Amino acid sequence: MGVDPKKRLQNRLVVLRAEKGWTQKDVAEKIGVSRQTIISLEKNKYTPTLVLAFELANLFGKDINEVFQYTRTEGEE
Amino acid sequence: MGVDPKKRLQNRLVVLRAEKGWTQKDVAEKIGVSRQTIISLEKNKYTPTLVLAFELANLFGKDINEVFQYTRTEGEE
DNA sequence: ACAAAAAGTAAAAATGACTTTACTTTTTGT
DNA sequence: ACAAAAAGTAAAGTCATTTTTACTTTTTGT
Repeated sequence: MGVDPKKRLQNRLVVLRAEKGWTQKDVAEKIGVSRQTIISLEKNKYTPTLVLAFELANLFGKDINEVFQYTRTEGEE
Repeated sequence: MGVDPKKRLQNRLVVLRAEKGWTQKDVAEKIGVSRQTIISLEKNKYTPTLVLAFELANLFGKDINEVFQYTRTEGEE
């Protein structure tokens, strides 16, 4: 679907986690995923599922749009 | 992750599509996924990726929260 | 400087999202 | 009632997400 979702999907996970003073391990345990998943998401290695995205937003007390920003590319529909 | 994401994630895809008067095929083609994917999402068979969720929200001109509702279950963190 | 904790890297395995194909059932329009 | 379009089902296959394990590098605190 489309061209390289990674470049179109950005997230503020590193900043939000820093604000809370949490480690990657903390975040992983709090939402029940592996530490690898958090690392990979922070480094924007792949697109999370919507459920995981919601869980992260909830954890940080933010709306999903404040955590993830999706930029549409032109020339698509 | 957690217990049965399907029951916690709801969506209004059928309604939104009806409002537009579009077929499943229409939606599938507009965002570039298979018709099966639309069918499965409408029937809540699985969780979409965040990118697909954003694409659907964009297509219907809605915020992602207006399309998908995630209900947290109690007793989790 | 040292130890411990945190972050990063890598790769194989498991799971889940999504595709493709083909066929059945329901709905819609005339 | 009939034909055509739309919706639904199912199963096998592909590809991306997520896990697990193990090890290396960087950061933090004393």
